[in-house]
Amino acid sequence: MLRAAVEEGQFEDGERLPTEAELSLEYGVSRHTVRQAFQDLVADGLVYRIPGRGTFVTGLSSRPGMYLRSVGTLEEMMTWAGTEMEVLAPPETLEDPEAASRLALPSAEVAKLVVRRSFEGNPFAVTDVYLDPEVGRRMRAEGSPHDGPGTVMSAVQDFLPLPVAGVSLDVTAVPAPAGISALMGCESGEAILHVERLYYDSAGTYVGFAVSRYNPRRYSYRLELRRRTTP
Amino acid sequence: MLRAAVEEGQFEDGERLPTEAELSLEYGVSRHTVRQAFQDLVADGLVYRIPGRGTFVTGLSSRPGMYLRSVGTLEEMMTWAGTEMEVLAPPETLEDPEAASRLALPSAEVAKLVVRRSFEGNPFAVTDVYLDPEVGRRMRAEGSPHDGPGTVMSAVQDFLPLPVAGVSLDVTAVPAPAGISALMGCESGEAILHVERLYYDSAGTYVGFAVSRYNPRRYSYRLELRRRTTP
DNA sequence: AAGTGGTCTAGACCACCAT
DNA sequence: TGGTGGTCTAGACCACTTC
Repeated sequence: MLRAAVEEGQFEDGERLPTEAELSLEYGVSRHTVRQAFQDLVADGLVYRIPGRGTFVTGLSSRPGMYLRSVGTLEEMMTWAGTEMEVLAPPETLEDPEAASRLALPSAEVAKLVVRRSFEGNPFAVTDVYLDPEVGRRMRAEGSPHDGPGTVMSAVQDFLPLPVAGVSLDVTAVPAPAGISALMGCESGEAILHVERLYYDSAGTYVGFAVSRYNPRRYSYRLELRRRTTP
Repeated sequence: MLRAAVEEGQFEDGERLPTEAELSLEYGVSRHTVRQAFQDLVADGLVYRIPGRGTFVTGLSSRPGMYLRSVGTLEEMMTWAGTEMEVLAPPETLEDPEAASRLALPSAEVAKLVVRRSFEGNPFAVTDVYLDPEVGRRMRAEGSPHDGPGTVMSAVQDFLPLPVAGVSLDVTAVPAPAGISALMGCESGEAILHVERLYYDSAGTYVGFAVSRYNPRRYSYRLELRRRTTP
């Protein structure tokens, strides 16, 4: 209820919210429960708190698209609203020592697939995804991934025992290779974004390695970082 | 103590940690306190918990440099270990409608400064930073920022009433402009990283706008995203 | 002096997992 | 059936801010 009140703009930017004691009394719950609710809102950047003074709404809440975009954690990366995925090559087992070592696999054998991502019909990215060969086989058997919205890693998720918990990114700029440029509507040699991602599950095991190239005229990489919690 | 035990590797990867009840008894603290400690470790990606089963170390803890790097929140961006900053132009007030509008300032007046960042003596980035003119004046009066380790925004922090709470990033690839390329050791026209950052404080007020260009042969943009908390 | 959020104790019930 | 983490109540003390 508190979240809804804040998101619906029932408080002005910078306005002080009710105190823990007030809400605890009003809703007949313990102070601890009110605190938990507030901490969730703090984590989402909707409110901030100053000891001795009170709780205030951030003004982020009133910037449309700001608190709605799940902003800059894994979630955003795995549910890519508004764009479409096209499977150029389904999962296939092959030998790739480098990709295998990135995934810390026991042998050089990996499963590889290739997808292209489009926005409103215009392709803007081509991605090679490398997986554990066993996972690749199971996905292929079930026809996963398939064209449409969504991402490869959210499809992979269904074939893993533990949830995907994080991803390391490495972003750089390169001249577009000839084979790739035609697939995403840019000139060969043009400056493009090159992003490597290494996904791991909650146990810290690597579960996916992806190499993406983005056409910078159709897409720019956007993300949002926030302070951890309390410094 | 729990964090130290995990970081020092006193538990094997995947090993089950003591339960909340055990630690509560052993250290003479309430279960609530033990829970808080565990939640901090979960937030840092050192352990994960499965209801009904227990708490386990992630394996991230044993990857050197993994849990030490503060990984992919604001903190990492504001304390840039191992690199040096050189002030090419101190804060100066000027008219720049675009930068002013990004900062949501009332007029076109902004303070601008230029810094260059180096690693082991090799410059790899040039950044223009835009601030509220008043903040710029106060910083200039105190000779801030100055050459050395650290970042502009951590220096700016000292001149703000509220802490910097987050930053929006926009990353793309561009050909290196002639004026910039010489400053960071790359060829004109070469593909470089172009990063725009918009910093805001805990009240959601924009406090800094930075435009950086990185030489991709000397630097690649690295960051780490993790799952929010529990899905 | 009164009020704020931050931290802590003590105790309870629940859903889920292992056996 | 007993143990696990997840959630909740009730009550306490603290540092700090505000008046």
